[in-house]
Amino acid sequence: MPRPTPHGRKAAKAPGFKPAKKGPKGFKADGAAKNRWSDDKRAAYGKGPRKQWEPREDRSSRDDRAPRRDDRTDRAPREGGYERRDDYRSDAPRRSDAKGRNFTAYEPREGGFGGRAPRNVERGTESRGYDNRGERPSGDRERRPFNRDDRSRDDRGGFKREDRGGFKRDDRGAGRDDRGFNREDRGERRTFNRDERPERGPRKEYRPARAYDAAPRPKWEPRAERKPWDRPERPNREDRPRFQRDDRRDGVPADERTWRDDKPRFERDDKPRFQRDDKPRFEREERRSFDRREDRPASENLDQMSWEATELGEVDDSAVVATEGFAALGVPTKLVAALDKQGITSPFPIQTATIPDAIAGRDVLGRGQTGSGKTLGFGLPMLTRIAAAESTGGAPRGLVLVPTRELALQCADVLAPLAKTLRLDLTLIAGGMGYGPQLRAFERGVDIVVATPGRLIDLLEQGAVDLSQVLVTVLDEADHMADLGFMPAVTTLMDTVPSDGQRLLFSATLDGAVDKIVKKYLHDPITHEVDSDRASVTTMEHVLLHVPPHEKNLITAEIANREGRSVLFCRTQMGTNRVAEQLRAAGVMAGALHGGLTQGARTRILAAFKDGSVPVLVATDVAARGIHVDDVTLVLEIDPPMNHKDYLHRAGRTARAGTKGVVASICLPHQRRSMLRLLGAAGVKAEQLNAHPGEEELADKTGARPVDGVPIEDAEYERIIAPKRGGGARGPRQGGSRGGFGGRSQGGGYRGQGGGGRRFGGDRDRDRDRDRDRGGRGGFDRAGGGRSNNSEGWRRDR
DNA sequence: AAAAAAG
Repeated sequence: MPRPTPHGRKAAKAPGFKPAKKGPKGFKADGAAKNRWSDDKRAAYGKGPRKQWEPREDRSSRDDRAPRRDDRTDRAPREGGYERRDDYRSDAPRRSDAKGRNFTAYEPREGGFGGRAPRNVERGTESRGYDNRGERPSGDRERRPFNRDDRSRDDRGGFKREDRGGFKRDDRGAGRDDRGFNREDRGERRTFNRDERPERGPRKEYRPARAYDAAPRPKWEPRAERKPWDRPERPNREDRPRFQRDDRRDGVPADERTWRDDKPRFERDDKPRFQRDDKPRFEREERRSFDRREDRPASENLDQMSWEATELGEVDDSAVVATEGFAALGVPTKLVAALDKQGITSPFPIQTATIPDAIAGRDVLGRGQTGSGKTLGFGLPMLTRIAAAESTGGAPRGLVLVPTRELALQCADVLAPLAKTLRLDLTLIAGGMGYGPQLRAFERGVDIVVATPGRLIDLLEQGAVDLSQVLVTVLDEADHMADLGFMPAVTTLMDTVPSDGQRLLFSATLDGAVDKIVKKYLHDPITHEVDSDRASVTTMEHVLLHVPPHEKNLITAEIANREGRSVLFCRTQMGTNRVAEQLRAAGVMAGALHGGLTQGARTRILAAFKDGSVPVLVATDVAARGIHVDDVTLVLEIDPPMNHKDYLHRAGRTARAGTKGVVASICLPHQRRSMLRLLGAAGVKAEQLNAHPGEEELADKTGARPVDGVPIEDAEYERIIAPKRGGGARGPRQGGSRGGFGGRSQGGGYRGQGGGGRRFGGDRDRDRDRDRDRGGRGGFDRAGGGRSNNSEGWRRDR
């Protein structure tokens, strides 16, 4: 059969078309047809007559060639009766997968694996040229015209085996195969002989991933074996100093104690250690912790902090003009004078909008951009109304609920002096602080409560609080309080306060989740939105930094090393610890703030940030909302926020009340799409920048400076963070470190068991500190077992 | 699946 001409080939495709007998041989470059020579002409040029094409001698029978590895004779023919691989291609077993797609199990390529399709082959032409198998086995099956490494299967998702850390094929020696089929049949990579192995570049030099520290990693050395006789001599049991509780409480840090009484604290007397008790174990534990809480002095053991209302002193309201500023909104002259004394004279838009309605007693939904003065927006009307109402003899009449302890502190600090001028008592109820003051406050009588939900419910269950007289309830950061994790607590409290009271909901972002609360608890609410909830703070500049992963740490450090105060946001507690440590190692004074620290540590680091001794705060979203620190000129998002609301709240830590600020977000390549979408949803027009360490552009935008790399010693940092005597935060001992910060450096990392393990003896509080430090939830968490603390909420949602 | 909120 003659070789098909181009025409003949094309023609054969069209159904029912008879190919021309003899087309031109081909076409010259100018388009002229190439004609075949007649036999005469061939003879004239010294060529013989044209030969007919003949099939090559069939050499495919086995006997004619050297045996190959995959010639298996010891195996029965496959189902279907074929023996040769070539045979089963056309009618190979078809399968359907779970989604109903059909595919052929596996088709080895004739050309081997190194081959490549010719460039000019179009998909869909009858013969693909690069293999001569003839018809495709299945017409509807898409087949890629290039050579795919069938092993990779990267279109299926998931990982390749090597990525999962499994064994590497090449480890097993070339050609070795003991699993029945050869590798190509299994869809695995072909093995190479030594000399046909593809060329590889020179071996890359290993570069350590350690970012900053130039000091060489200390070499591991085996610890000297300690024999019993090497141990320091221990005094006799009777001679050892016995620490009574009082000794422990003050002065002597756990690490400096020479000996610890090895009996557990609660069984110090002569009871046998493991006393049998007919009560089940958990009940015994319950009772013990209850005893402890009752007995415990406020500052004992826990790194707590205390709060006291600040006073403004006497204010003179004689000069207040009733038609100006706050007075015109209906705020009593006493309050106006008190505000004036603090330099607050003219109301912000959100305040102008909400105060009159709220004073009139309406339910208000208030939305104002971050840093726009929402606290006074609900605080002033609440105070006004309560001052005007008749006393209830000590039961609280105002309730402000906030999502974090810091925010509760801040809110109480703002409102307490104002309340004082109206002779109202305001108290702060929040977790992580002593029960004593809070219980006493309620005994004394309270007018206004600023609280985080958890502790307030705790006190409610103890019967210490009576919320039946509450006139005004405020939800600050309402959309956050409507979050899944908060919702149960919030509804509990909202159900407890009288249903005919006034409710005020405030946040910078209000959304769908709030609607549930609004529908259930608000009566005929009026909504005041002085701005859109999208980014509208004009003094805020947004920069999106595209950063290669290996430069992220250095860029973070350089930006943190800028002048002025910066807040850095991370996603996890551990992340903040790590970044803060890295920054200090690079010579930038930075501290971590997250909910896993003791309350004292949290308060101290925030105080250090506010007074400027620690200019860089690395925080989780605990600091994302509401926290006000003056002159924060940059917010850096080290990890992207969960959603656009979080972005706006984080960003709102800077550019507050009309000041300027930059919001920079680090964006790794894989975060681009989500980050851009998020910025779009936030309504942010961010400038994008390919950032690299040391580049001028980065410095222009963020003020980044190179780091000097001289590490800040832990001791130096701890000196700043250490509990100040007589300060607002009281620790269990003087000097040194104990709370959330000393634990790791002194405790030698994560030594020992998890917090839940040690039931008796030891210092439970210290255990918990360490647990908190490493971001885990210790064994004291109700949720227990390291489970997410809102896992119930998620489950309910499903 | 993080973080926050009670101990």
